Amino acid sequence: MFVPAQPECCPACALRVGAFALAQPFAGAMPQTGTQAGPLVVAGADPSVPGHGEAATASIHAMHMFSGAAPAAIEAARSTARIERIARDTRIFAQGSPARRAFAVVTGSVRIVQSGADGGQIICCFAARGESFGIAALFNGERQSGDALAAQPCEIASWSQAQLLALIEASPRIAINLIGSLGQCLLESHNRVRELATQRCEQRIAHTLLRLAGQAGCGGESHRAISIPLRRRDVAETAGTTLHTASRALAAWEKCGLLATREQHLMIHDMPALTRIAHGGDN
Amino acid sequence: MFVPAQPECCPACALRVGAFALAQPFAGAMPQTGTQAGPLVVAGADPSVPGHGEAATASIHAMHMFSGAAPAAIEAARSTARIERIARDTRIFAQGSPARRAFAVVTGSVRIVQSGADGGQIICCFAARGESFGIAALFNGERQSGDALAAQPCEIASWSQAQLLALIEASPRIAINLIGSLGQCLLESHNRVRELATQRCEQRIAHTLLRLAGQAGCGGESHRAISIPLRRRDVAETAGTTLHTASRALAAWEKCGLLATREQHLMIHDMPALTRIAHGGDN
DNA sequence: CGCGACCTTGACATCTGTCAACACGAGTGG
DNA sequence: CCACTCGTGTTGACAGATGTCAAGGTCGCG
Repeated sequence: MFVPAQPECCPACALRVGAFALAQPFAGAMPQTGTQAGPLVVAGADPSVPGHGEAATASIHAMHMFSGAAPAAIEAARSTARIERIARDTRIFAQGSPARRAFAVVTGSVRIVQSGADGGQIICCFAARGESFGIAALFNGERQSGDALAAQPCEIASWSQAQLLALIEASPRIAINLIGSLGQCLLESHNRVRELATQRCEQRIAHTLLRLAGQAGCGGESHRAISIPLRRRDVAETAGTTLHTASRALAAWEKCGLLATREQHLMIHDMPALTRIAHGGDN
Repeated sequence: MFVPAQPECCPACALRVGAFALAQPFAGAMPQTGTQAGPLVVAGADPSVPGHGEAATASIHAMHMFSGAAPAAIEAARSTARIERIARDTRIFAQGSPARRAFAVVTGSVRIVQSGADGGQIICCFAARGESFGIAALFNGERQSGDALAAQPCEIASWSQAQLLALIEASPRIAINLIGSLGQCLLESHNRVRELATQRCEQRIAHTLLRLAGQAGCGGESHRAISIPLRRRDVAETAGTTLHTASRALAAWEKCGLLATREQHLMIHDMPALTRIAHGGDN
């Protein structure tokens, strides 16, 4: 079995603490109770609410899609953004609907769920704070490839397609950033395809957790908490397996102290061990 | 098992004869002998060869990434493009190498292969004529996520990152188009993930063939030839299974007249039946 | 108390990856 | 011409991972 030039063993495992999970000041590092009553305004309403909260608009310039963009463009983005508060499990857009707006997470996290005709479901990805989502379908006339659901109470910023085009016109750097994000997603997706095709369930689950820890984790080298609430079912649908298999693996790991879950919040206590499992260390 | 709002049963199965497989005049629709001696110039050489062949430069404006772009930008693209002839199985770029150029297929086809640290390999995607590749890594500082290999003798156009940025600056529409392509790839990749996670091998192989027939096929509604040479191994690595399982399925289908292969070129004789299999029709 | 959402655990069937062997054609060299 | 290797494709046998079925447990809530 020949292994060609392979500079980095596993890009997914290299915690991407840089680039995307920009060191934004993240107050509530420890998991909050995931069930707290979410605020009120629900997506889908027409009225734009520009200039919503100071904190919200302030963090727009920290979003990856605007990094390095012209100040005027950022200002325009800030003034034209529609910002909405979304309750947990609310649908932000639906699979199959035409893409009309570009979205970005101000606070909270969003999961993109794709359902097949046969009822099969997977989680395409999670969008954490500062990340954009729903972009891919906006530019190629396709329909949304999945439902976007608030994984927890969220603040979501969005722009119409026309607004986004104007922003790009004003600062092409925004398009470059979007391409970068899409490229990142694509890379992750290809990694997932490869894992699904060639690795065992346990390894894939471990990889899933490592990826999430890199994307939305806080903590150190060996201990990390994932700030997105995760049910067993979510882990399964992200790793491409069944609820049962995921539950078995997580329960086993929990039993040997490798990780812990509390109120759907997952804490990894031994990253190196998890990495070993992801790489098929113990089989 | 609940099936949420599901406007279109299976986006992958809707042959995308539009958008990407633009009706470019494709002379040799029928498979040529795949083993013919490929021309000479090999990628990686420094000397730019602008204004290479008339046919090549002429087809640049027909490429998806430039559709709708400003004429001046297209002209610039044409004059700055480096065009190379690549022999079959030659590597155009390597997994893990930093992305320095943007590529597009003038003639032929390219396969992007990702190898894992454990030796597991998958085919991320094929790029057929008119399609761009190697773009994703160019804008986010990542390294190439796979090897690009000529699936058959090719002419490949490419631009340096600086050139591409200049082109985008001149006509942001190019960036939009690239985002569109990436979005398409992402959508396909997500579909593959879902299929891998929830469907049987046979269904996935059928889906793989349908996708390829849509991307690089010629023929009618029920009969289609795939213009990319495909070994069993390629089918397997695209569908996320083993050579053996893929061979078994294809041999069985060949036996019942559903399809035929000749010299690594695959012809589907009964698209509806294949679609039925893809949807799990007969189990 | 019943109900729903979520999680755990056991038993079992089966898909499919793995191992092994063989066939065929093309090239290569003696 | 023959022997050999190499790449590709086919087929059979078998074991094991994992999906499926089934049952039950915990917690919060009305």
